[in-house]
Amino acid sequence: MDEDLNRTVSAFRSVVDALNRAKTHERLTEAAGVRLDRPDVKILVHLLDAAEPRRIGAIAEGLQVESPHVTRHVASLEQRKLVERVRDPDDGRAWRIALTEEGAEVASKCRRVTAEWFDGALAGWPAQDRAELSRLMDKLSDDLCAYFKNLGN
Amino acid sequence: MDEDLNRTVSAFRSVVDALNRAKTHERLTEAAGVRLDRPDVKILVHLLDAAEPRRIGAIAEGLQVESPHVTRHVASLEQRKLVERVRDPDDGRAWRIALTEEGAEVASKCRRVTAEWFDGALAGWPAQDRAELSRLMDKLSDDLCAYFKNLGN
DNA sequence: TATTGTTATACTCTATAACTATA
DNA sequence: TATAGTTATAGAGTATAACAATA
Repeated sequence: MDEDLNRTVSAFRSVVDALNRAKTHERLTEAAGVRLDRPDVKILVHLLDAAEPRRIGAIAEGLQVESPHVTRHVASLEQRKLVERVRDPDDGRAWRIALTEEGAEVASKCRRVTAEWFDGALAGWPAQDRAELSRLMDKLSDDLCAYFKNLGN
Repeated sequence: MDEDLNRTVSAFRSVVDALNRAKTHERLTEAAGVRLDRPDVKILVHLLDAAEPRRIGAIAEGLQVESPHVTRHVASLEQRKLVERVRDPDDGRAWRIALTEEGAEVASKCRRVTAEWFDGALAGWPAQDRAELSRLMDKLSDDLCAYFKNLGN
């Protein structure tokens, strides 16, 4: 249990806190020019990242939340025509949630704003550090999720 | 706006989500053998990291939340004798929040559990990557917080 | 009266449980 | 009857606003 580890964890915590603040989300929606709550944004961006329509359960699993939560927000996004239900090609009786054209635009804007923050914060970084961060974060995310899954989450 | 950046951001999101899940917190308190809610744990660990008594406002700022929130949780932690109020040495009229001995123990346990998760997830990593992760996360946390502060948060 | 903290309140996010529909 | 999803409800977590206290 070394010092590096505590430093990693505590640095993590402060980034997480910064991203989770109400004001951060306010700033995001303002910059993106949309009026959405946090779960709405998460779902839209998740669908954009996935690059294909996904079932409710898959979205819930991806976002690591329970499905009723997704159901509710998808219903509201659907009303606002940001997503729509399409037939699941693999399972004719099921539906998938797809971004509409407008939904994809909105999702792109939100994703871009967040990326711009990181870009701004990393402005002074050497290219190699940025690439390293990306590589390590990606690995961390895989390994940490796998580790939790293994613990029986 | 390169691909590395999107990858960094999305990896980040999934780690954040994993850490914010209700079940993760449940697992944490169980492993630490304590019964505390999330804000309680955050405050205790924050005080432990700070390694000195801090004022309510400073805790709120550190955790990036509003102070009434801190007030309430500190009151409950105080009742449970996990923290106590001590005179501010710099400002005789003010108080600081200090960990009690028991509070410090509990905080250590919680911090250790989280560190162990990271340790477990990073088990297969070469030492150099672990050190790099620590360095880059630390830098990211500084730069991102500074960047937000600059934006006028 | 400026600063810091507190009380009161309300809103947002997410979970659990019970139910429904569909095959 | 097993699976995926939904409705209903409740509980955390956090913010805002109004107030109090202290210097």
